[in-house]
Amino acid sequence: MNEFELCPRFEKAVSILSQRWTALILYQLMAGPQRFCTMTDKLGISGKTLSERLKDLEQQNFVIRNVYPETPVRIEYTLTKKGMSLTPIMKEIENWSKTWIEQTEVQDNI
Amino acid sequence: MNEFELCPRFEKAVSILSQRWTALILYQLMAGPQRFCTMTDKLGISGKTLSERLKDLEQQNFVIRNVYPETPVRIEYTLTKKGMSLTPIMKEIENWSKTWIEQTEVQDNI
DNA sequence: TAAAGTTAGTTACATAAAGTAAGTTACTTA
DNA sequence: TAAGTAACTTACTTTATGTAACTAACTTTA
Repeated sequence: MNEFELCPRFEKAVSILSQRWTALILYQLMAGPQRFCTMTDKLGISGKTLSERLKDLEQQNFVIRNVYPETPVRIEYTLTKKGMSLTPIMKEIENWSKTWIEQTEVQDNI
Repeated sequence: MNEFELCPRFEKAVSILSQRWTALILYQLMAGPQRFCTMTDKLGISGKTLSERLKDLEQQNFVIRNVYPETPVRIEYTLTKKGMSLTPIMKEIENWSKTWIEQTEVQDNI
């Protein structure tokens, strides 16, 4: 059935980026290290799903988890070099959205 | 809860591209017009989901559906200008995958 | 010292999205 | 008349995600 004429590396890249929330999480982290609760607040993602995604991203070496044993404990997620390397893709999406997403398409999200 | 510090246009663009299969469908169509059954074969997507995605993409003006009343009927999906405008994003992903996706990460998909 | 607060999660249950496989429509050729 | 073809659709199952309550570990407040 599957003839796989698609480049498998491209397919893999898309499968990473098109998993729900992953691109937004990575984009958020491009602004600098973030804590768990900051991300749930900013993205509107559930704690359960964020927890899963961050584990996946850590395992795939996009993100590093740093523990600061303060009180209360502070845990920060930071992009690795691999994570940072996605910046041009994000910029391209950002750029595209400026031309092609209408103001009106976005109203119901506000 | 949601402070929405993210640019809503960027968020919208990501929500389009990160819906499962959408990026792969658009990428396939960049190679030229395609028929329904060609796409199910090449992508390994179910007919049901492809049908849904194509309707969405048509409605959002990424894709046009052309009916050729031959026998049996031929229906071709083609990218619009808006659909084509995503090419630089796809190229950027393609490019990224060449550097950052290892051969080994991809083996189990073949 | 007991109660309440904080961060970073996890768990159990509910809803939504996607996959599977069979069925439908409309037309044709053997 | 039977079988074939393309493009779907439908009913049912599996997987993914959301919600809200709960836990651990430590601290501050009453």
